[in-house]
Amino acid sequence: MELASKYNPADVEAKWYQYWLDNKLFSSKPDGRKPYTIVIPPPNVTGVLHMGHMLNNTIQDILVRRARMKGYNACWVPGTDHASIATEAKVVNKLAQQGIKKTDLTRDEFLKHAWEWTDEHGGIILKQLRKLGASCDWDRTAFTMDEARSESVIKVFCDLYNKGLIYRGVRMVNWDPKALTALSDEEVIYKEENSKLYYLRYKVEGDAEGRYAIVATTRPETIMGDTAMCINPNDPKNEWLKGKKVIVPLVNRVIPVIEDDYVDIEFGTGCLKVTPAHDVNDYMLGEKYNLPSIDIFNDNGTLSEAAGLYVGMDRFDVRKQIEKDLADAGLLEKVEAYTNKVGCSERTGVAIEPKLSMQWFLKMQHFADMALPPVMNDELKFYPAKYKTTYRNWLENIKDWCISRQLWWGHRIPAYYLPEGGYVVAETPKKALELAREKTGERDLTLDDLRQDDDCLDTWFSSWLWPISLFDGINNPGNEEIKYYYPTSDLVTGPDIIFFWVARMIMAGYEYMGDMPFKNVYFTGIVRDKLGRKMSKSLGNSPDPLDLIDRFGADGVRMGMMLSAPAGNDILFDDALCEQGRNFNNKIWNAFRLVKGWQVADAEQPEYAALATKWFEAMLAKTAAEVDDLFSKYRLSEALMAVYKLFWDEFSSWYLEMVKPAYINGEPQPIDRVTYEKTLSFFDSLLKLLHPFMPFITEELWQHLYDRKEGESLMVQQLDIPTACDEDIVKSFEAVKEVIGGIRTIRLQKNIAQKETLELQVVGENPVAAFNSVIAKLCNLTAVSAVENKAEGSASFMVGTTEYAVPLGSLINVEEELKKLEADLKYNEGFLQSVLKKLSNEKFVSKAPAAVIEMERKKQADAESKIAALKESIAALKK
RNA sequence: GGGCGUUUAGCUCAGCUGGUUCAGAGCAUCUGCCUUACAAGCAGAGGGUCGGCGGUUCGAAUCCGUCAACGCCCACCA
Repeated sequence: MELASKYNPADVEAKWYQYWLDNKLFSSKPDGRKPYTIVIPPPNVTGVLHMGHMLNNTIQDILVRRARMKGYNACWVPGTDHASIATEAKVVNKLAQQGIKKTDLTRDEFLKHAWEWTDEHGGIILKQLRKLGASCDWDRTAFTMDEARSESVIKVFCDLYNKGLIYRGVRMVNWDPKALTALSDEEVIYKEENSKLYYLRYKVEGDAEGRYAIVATTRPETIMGDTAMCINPNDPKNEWLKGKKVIVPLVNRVIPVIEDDYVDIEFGTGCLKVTPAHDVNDYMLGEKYNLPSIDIFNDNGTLSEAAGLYVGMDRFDVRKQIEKDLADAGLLEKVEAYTNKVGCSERTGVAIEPKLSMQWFLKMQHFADMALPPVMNDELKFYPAKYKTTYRNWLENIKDWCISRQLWWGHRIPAYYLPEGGYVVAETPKKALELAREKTGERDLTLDDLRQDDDCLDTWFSSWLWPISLFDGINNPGNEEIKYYYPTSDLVTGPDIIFFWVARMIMAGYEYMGDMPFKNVYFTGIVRDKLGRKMSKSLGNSPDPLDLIDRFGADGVRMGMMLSAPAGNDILFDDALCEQGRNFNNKIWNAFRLVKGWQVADAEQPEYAALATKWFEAMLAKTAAEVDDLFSKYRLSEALMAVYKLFWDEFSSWYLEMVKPAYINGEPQPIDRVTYEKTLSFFDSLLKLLHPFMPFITEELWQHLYDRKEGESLMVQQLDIPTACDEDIVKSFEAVKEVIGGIRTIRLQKNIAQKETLELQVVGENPVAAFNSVIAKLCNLTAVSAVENKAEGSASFMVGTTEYAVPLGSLINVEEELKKLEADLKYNEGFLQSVLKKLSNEKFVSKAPAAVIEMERKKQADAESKIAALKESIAALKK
């Protein structure tokens, strides 16, 4: 087989992905094995892959592939989310470009366009995931608005309604004037804004002196909706306003002055304008004091007829205009700069307008009570655990969930209004009609008499069922699949949707399955650029994932993501990390080329090779155990680093160099069969460990490692059964490495080429004598000999308390050598002093545990023997 | 205004219940090397009073207090 000196990912990635698909290796069906299940956080159906997805899905794939290789029946279910607001907005925009207004279309016509758009763009993101190597069971691909999922959603809505947990009512909700829909509290993000605080003059009615009250507000455009002014009854400076009436500026409406503790005496002037229709707190005041409520806004944020002034103008234009008009009328006291927090729509970004409207709500206390305990007592684990606090805070202050949206793209609320008022809730129009007839007693009522609610459900009202609905557990409770796959194993997602999604899935899980939806949640960080900035289109700092894959290969990019992604920490993404991944691929590739290039002979295994295989076997066992432990703690980047070092440092730099056959007269020598077979089996084990992180290159090499049958694949091989690690050899070998390092340093310093042979002398007993053959091979030594006194003119170094010397004859520079030895001596004497000081401290000796004192004694003895050896060397040199 | 988290080498981070895995890793840097697997490489080296101050202790990166900086979440201050 010919192998290029550089690994080219493009040659192999598509090939193996297709191979995996062709052999149905991603697919899962219930069987006798234990299940390992992940449901994908469904990306927006019309979305495009970004770095966040890359991270998230790389992690999921690593977990799934590893589970598969550990004997689980691994099932990773993919799918997409209909993302009602986002998708509807996209469709509206697209139609607008064609000159079509949504309002000119019927609901059905609009939905037709929306489905066309979905079919056209839908699933692109899932195709992109394949490039990354995602081992999803594609046959299970679901969509939150496909038939089974839609049916589940409607069923759940009806069920919760019948349980009395869903109600309809007029409430102050967050209104998005751009998307023209209500939003849940979670969909509002507060942004700090540099705005102004306007001080307005409200003249006191009938006041002979023409006095006025001053009201501070950030929203002067809402004065048309004022129906009262409020002061704190305990505020002496506004005492004089009690019982008075004031006149709203420009509007000239007379409104009462009311009193309530709610008003902060310190803020502004202590006078608050009350606009019940447009502020949550004012709404409460309005309720309390029975104030009229004037809704001065249209749904799109322009002023309505009810405002009387500025009708049809946009709210922000009015703010500018009214400032001028107030000033002209002498009703503006002053304007101050002011920073405040403005609630904005998560989706459209526009400022939210608190608006009184009829919406559907889900009572949440019931769900919060169920969902809190399992997380707090770690039945359901969060990684990192700090998010438990966040979770608790939210659940302990839970508010009812506004689940209706004034949109068309989504699951339509199954409520049907009756001709004479009132409504029924039912899964189908047919059932609704039955209910309606029952309710009204009118047997001749027809479907045409019923009018279905126009609103849709919040997107999250379908995704909260995802781990259940994917296995059809709502429509078909107790079916084989849901029994087998539920609860799922791990959920991998971002902390930004802990309330939107994670918490609500837990709620739905307990409500409908009586059990948690997943056992572990792994919260990933946010992907930022290397300067720590969020990736965004406007900054242009977000790399195109597919472009990265082209440049570094999927395996390289996966490794780049993982190298910097400890759970929960934000990851600072840098191309250089992918480069490191690519380099590692190349390293693996070349190690493979070396091994497969060897000639094999039926010769006796040399001693050094026997030692090397024994040692590497121990390293493999040690690292495998380490990786296991790290995976159990979801410390994936550390697990990857452990395997990386095992391959690069231990296997390539040490093991392969040890067993590599020599060249004699320019002719490569064959390797003995025992060592060769052992090396192949090591490679096999390494590929298994690496595979979850880098599926493509490992599959490619695994296929070439031995003759494989058609249909065989690394991805379904089982990881080696853990074996005990020979700790002794690992420890001894650390000393061996030091000795070899010492000799290499001498070569470097004296500028002695590797080709020139050297000799090594060990003064006194040699603790690593068993490894002499290894040391001799790697350092090109003619002999390793134990001596009483080292030869004159030799360079020496110490490992532990043993002195090693390389005789160099005339090459040695006595001056330099002395300098080095004396520096070493000085350091050790200082070290001894500090140890002695500790040991002579009576408090230390009396209070510290015996083991610690023993350790110090050992340090003392070692230092003393080192000092003696160094002194001897110095004396010898000075002769 | 509450709550949480972070601060250790130039960068990104490990260091669990205080003591030889205690000052570490990877990358970057520097010095030699194009040595027939790999220059996307090999062999070496340098680099931190563990954010500041105080305390507990025989002993503190690790525990306590405090201050500072940064980050995140929640909250109705117009």
